[in-house]
Amino acid sequence: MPKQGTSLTIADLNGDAPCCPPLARGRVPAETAAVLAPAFKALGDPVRLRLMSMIASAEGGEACVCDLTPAFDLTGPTISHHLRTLREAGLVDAERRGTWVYYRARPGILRQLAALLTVEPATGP
Amino acid sequence: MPKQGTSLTIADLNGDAPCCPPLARGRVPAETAAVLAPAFKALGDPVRLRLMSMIASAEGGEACVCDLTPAFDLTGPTISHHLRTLREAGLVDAERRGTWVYYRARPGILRQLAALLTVEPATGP
DNA sequence: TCTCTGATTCGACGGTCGTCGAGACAGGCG
DNA sequence: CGCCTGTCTCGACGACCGTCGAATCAGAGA
Repeated sequence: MPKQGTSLTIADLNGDAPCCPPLARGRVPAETAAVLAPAFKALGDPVRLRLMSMIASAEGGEACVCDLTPAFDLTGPTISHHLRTLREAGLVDAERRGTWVYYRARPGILRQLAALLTVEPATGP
Repeated sequence: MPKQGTSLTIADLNGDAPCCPPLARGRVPAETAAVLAPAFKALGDPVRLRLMSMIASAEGGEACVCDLTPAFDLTGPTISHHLRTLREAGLVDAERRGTWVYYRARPGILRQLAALLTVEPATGP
């Protein structure tokens, strides 16, 4: 179960716990905002958004850095830096297998963020 | 209809056009990422996330700056700056009525962002 | 063991961000 | 009209961010 009492961390948002009712449903508490905002911030860069998409949509659910890097006009260290940002935001996991490192999306967090942004289909009855 | 050919802007994402298939469905093109990332970036600050929530969940669908400001330990200019950021990201609209200014959420963009983050309920068959 | 390749860390640079105080603008009211 | 209240703009400051090259680490293979 998630820890209680002390400060929340992004790691507690893995499952489908009802931590985050829709943003338009009621005020997001300051503590919750402090936990969620870094995830949106990590998504707030075009390069990271594309990286996230490439990882999440890769077949097998994972992508190798060696496949990610050549898709951008950026140096290896820069891509590595962006991947670290995504990892520290709790959006992806990394695993080394031999020479290569594979990144994998964390669907739980993505679901939480999507749920937070969910809006009723229409304002009608 | 949305303009075509030239560069896309956030204003073209108002309706429910299928501009944004889920992130995990396929690679987000660089152009799309450049348009969407600023919206996530705007949500990437705890103060703005709370402001967005307060506006979206306000009764009547709108919130007055005079009700927003006292909820934070920040000066008026700072709150105004954050509201401007949300406005320039296309997330809210502002309207002046007499002395007061009211902010209102734009559900279309919120829906697009939520759709982008949507993940299948499970990896099952 | 040595070397080679893939990935990360480190240090540095210019640019942007969040915050503030001071001042300007807008509208209501005496 | 003048004043007051609410909101925004402007300039400034320290902190953080995106990018790079150089150096370092981790494995694989000769």
